[in-house]
Amino acid sequence: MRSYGQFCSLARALDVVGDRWNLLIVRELMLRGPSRYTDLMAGLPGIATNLLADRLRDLEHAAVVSRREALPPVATAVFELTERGRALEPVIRELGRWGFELMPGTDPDYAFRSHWLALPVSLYLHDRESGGPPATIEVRLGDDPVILEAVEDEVRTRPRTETDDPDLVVSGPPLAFLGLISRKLDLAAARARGLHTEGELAALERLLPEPAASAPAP
Amino acid sequence: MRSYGQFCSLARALDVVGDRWNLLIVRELMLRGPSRYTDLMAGLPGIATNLLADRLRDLEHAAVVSRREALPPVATAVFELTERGRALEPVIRELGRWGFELMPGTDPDYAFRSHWLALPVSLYLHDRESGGPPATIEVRLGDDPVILEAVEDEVRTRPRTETDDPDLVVSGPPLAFLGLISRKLDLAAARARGLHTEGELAALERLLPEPAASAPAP
DNA sequence: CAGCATCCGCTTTGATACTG
DNA sequence: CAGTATCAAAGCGGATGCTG
Repeated sequence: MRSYGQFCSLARALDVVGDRWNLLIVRELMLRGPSRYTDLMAGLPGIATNLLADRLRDLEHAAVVSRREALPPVATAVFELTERGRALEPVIRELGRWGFELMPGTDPDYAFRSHWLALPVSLYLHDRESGGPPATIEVRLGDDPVILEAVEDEVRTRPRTETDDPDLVVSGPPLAFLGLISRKLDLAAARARGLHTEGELAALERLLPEPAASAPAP
Repeated sequence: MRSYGQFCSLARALDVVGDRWNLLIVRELMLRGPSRYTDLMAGLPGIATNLLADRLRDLEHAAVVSRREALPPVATAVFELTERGRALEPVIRELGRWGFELMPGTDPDYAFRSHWLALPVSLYLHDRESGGPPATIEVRLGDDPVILEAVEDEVRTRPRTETDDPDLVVSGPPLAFLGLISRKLDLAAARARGLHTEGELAALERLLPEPAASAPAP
C-alpha cells in the first residue's frame, strides 16, 4: 500500500494493515493459530492466490506475520502472528463489534466458515452459571462442526473431536444462530429461520446474553 | 468497495470502512466535529478531490456520515458523523494505539496537522494532579497552535483562543513532542530533537506518563 | 471560492493458468 | 502444497474544468 504520508498513528496503522485483505488475514491467523498457505486460502473465500502471497510478504516485512519452515516430515511453511500481530486483537474485536450491526438480516448467500464463529461468540456470549458443571454445545452451520465451551466465564470455540459428547447440538443457517447470540432473534424466531436443536437447551440458555428488558410501545 | 462477501462482522465492517481514506475521513470528523468539504481537504493531505467526494457519498449511503446544508447565510454543506459513525471511536483509538509503534523515529517529512494531536494526547496523557489548579499548555508544532488542557483527569486539545494565557508554550518538530508524550524520549532527548519550552515545565510534567522504571542492563 | 465532475496515466486487484 | 505468471478490469492520484 502506498503510505498516506501523514504523521499520525492512525494513518501509520493503516499504512501497514489498511490494505485490502490484510486484516482478514490477521483474523484467520488469530482464530486458527499457525496456518499453512492452503488453510489460509480456505478461510479467505474470494481472495486471489497471488494476493494472498503478496499480502503475506507485506505483513512479514512489517513484522506482523512470521513464516516458519516446518520440520522436515511435513516440509511445509507455516504462517503465524508475531507479537505485533497479536497486538491487533483489540482492533479486530472493536471492528467486529462495530460491524455486527451491518450483518445482513436476510441471506444474500455470503460465504461462511465455522471458525469465524469464535469472534462473535467471544464478543457476545459468556457463561452466566460459571460455577456449575461445564457445558459443551456442538454447532453445525455449514462446513465443519465446532464445539462451544465455557472456560472460566468466557466462551470459546474449538474444533469438534471424536470424544466429544455435547449436551446440545445446534444446526441451521448461520444467520439464525448469529441472530440468536446477538439477541436480534429469540429462540422462536431463530427456529422460524431454520435453527434446529437437539439436547439440553439449558446449555445454550446459560450462555446467551440476558434478554433485553421488554421495551413497551411508546 | 467490493464486498468481501463473507458472513463475518469483521468483513462487514471492512466492507463499509475498509476502503482507502475512509477511516481517515472518520478521524477528521471525529477530531474536528462537523466540517466543510474544504476543511476535510485541509485535514487530509494527499487525498484527491474526487476521491473525497466519492468517499463522502459512500459513507453517507452507509449512514456513517450525514450531510447537512448549512443555513442560508453561509450556504455551504457541512458533514458530520452519525451515531453509527461516532461508534467507530473505539476502532480509531485501538488502531491509533497500535499504530503508535510504527511512527517514524526519524523524520521522513510526513505531513502534519496540529489537530491530529488530539488522538495521542487522549491516549497517552492524563492529569496526575487532577485536584490542583487547571493547567493549560500551548503547543506549536507546525500549522496552528493548539491548547492542551486537563478536564477531569483526561487531557484534551482545543484551538487556541485570543484570551488564552497558557502556563507553558512548547514548540518544535512533531517528532520531538510525540516522542515525549509516548515516553520514547525524555525531556533532554526531546530538546536534542529540537523541542523548545517557555514557561512552567511543571504544567507539562504533571500530564506526562510516569517515567518507566529504569531497566538495568541484563 | 466552495464543491464537486471529468479525464487520463498509473497501480492494484481479481480470475485463471501454470510450475516446482 | 505452495506458490508464480499473465492479463483484463477496477481503483487511485493528479490535473483541470465546470457551476453556484
